[in-house]
Amino acid sequence: MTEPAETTEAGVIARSEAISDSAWPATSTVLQTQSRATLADVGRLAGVSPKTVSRVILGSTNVADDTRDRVLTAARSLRFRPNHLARNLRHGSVTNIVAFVIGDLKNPFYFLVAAGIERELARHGLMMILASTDDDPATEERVVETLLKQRVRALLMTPIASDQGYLEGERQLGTPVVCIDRPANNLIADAVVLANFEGTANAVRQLISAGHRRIAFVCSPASLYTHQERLRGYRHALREAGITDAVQWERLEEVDGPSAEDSVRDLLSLPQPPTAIVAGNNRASSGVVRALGNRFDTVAFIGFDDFELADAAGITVVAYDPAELGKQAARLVVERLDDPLTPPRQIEIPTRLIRRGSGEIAHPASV
Amino acid sequence: MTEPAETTEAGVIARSEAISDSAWPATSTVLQTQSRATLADVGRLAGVSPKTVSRVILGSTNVADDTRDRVLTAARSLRFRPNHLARNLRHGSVTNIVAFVIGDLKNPFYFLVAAGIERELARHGLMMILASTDDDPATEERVVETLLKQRVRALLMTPIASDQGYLEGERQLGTPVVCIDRPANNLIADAVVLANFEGTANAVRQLISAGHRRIAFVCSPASLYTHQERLRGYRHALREAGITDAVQWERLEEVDGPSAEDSVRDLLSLPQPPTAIVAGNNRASSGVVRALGNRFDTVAFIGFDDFELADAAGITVVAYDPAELGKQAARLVVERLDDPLTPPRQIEIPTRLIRRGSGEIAHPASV
DNA sequence: CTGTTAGCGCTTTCAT
DNA sequence: ATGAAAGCGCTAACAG
Repeated sequence: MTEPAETTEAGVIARSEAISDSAWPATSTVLQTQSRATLADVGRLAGVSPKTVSRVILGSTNVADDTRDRVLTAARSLRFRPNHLARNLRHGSVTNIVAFVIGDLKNPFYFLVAAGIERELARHGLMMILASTDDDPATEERVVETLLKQRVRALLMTPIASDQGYLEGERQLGTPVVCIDRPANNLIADAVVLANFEGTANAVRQLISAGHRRIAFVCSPASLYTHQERLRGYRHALREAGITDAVQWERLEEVDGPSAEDSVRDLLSLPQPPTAIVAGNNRASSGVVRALGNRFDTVAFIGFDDFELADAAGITVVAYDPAELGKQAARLVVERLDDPLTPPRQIEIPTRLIRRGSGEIAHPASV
Repeated sequence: MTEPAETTEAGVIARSEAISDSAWPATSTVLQTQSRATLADVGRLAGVSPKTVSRVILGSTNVADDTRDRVLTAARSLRFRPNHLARNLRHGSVTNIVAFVIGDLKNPFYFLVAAGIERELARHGLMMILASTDDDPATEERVVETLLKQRVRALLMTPIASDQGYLEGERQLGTPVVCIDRPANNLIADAVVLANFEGTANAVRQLISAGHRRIAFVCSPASLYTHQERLRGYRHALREAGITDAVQWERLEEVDGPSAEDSVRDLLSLPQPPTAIVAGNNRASSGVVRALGNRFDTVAFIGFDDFELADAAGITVVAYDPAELGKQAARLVVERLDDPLTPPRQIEIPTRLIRRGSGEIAHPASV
């Protein structure tokens, strides 16, 4: 064994091209202190064939008690650990890992969803990998491809790119794809989404019933499916109440645009400032809270997404159970693994308005 | 498979599952393999040996241009995807996956750490798996074992069980183990921890300099290493100032004990209530904020861990960069993979006091 | 109850 | 520049 040639980082990276890995471990090969024991090693020590060891490890009943004991002792002394790669290879190259591709590790929303997923998957002996796209559409395909190369059993994702068509081939090869929070584009896939439309519509209806008519909507980034839906709900409820001049109070920020905080300051300095605000997501809610500052008790506010301490601050929100989102998605994965043929399904998770005060502040003129 | 059938959308969906080649540009040479294409399949189609396909996929230069083209075309048409399980098996059964075992998916702290880890690992072509123990010591070994069976390249963890000795064998087999937030017990392992002691000590010193002497400490659960250290820092700073009767204001809750919120209510109803409070972690901070309610402007408060909207609420905190914790831990993993023999190292991440008002409220008597 | 044979998909000799 | 053979560690399928 002569040594796998100096592998500088540049060298390794330069060599990987074509279909192969875009990213291959740049760290040089590890010298193992002690090589790992195999079934054969254990068998040799215990004086039995590898297959018998396999039987013991797998818990087969067709093994004599004393044989089993000898094997187990040998296995322990050699620190034997079954090689799941080999096992899975033999079984047809599927792991029991389900990947969950999220947008941003810093958004607590995804964690709560992940918790729901993990719990449900665990019930079926599946394990979850988490990977993030950093909310970058260009990163999505690369991350997903890397995961698929690992032969994950299924793919859960919150799509961020404008096209998931690149997954069609993989789906037809039998890898379930389930989208979370927003549906896929150009791809037939199961999905779990929120009742976004109803959520904001109900929020706006609440504000209208408190006497408001100048109701603003703030969200960022606006291009996402969820925000489009929430915007639709907002507009629908306004139209429903005969309010047609609300466009001036819509603040739909793109990623690089002004923050929600700035938008709210801007809104409040208008000659006809809104008397109530609806935030499109938790990030926007933070911005609204910051911007309102001491006007917090006079401007009505309802946020989409619950968040830490919203209860203590008395903030009315459109809430839902993120863990339930994850649980349902995981359920779809399991069902799809069982039966790849049923037509794709879309599940909608309900939202509910939690009244804590900020959304019940009455319009000044109507008090 | 006789008729192409009419194509309502639903029709296509239902049928494309059953007849997988209907959606593909049907070059009649396509193998109707139910399963995935292998190197041999691609080679057969391209008229070369599996080894040549392998060379092309790996980006070897020793392949004629036209051969390469034929192979790549064949690979694409068969949706070939290299099987990393087999590749890794041949290479010695190591994946390029690093597992990160966290306590609780619902605690945003771990996400921020995970973001730091993922970014650093990605630079070295390594991928992160996240799995949680649900803060249950009994679950830890089971989760870790499952991950090790997947032959992860390295293990990052926030230990929760009282003993990680079960990992000693694995470590000797060459799997790096790096602990985050708290060191391992009965196991030689690298670790990245916070400057917990200095953190609370400085918080207490700040409160003392604002005139306080009745300073409470609230945390939960108390048994964790981090909280022990933070408690030590709290006590040290008090002793330093000659305050020796503070034990009555320590509230060290266990998991099943009263919540931080209840503890604070209890404290405030004492005949000699504390005039300042230090919270041991972000969960305790939430409880303190809730419990203080309208007394928020009169009782001084400093939290350990920054949290969303703490800035808007004017809450002074002992802060640090969770992503930096993760980054350093990932760095240790990579270094340890390169050189398994250097003695274990412990890195300490500094904390800093962010003054936002709540920690600068002066003692009533000293105004 | 236990062993032998074969092969999962890939890559490493070693040929040609 | 390309191929044949062997084997990574494991487990079905059959012996015995």
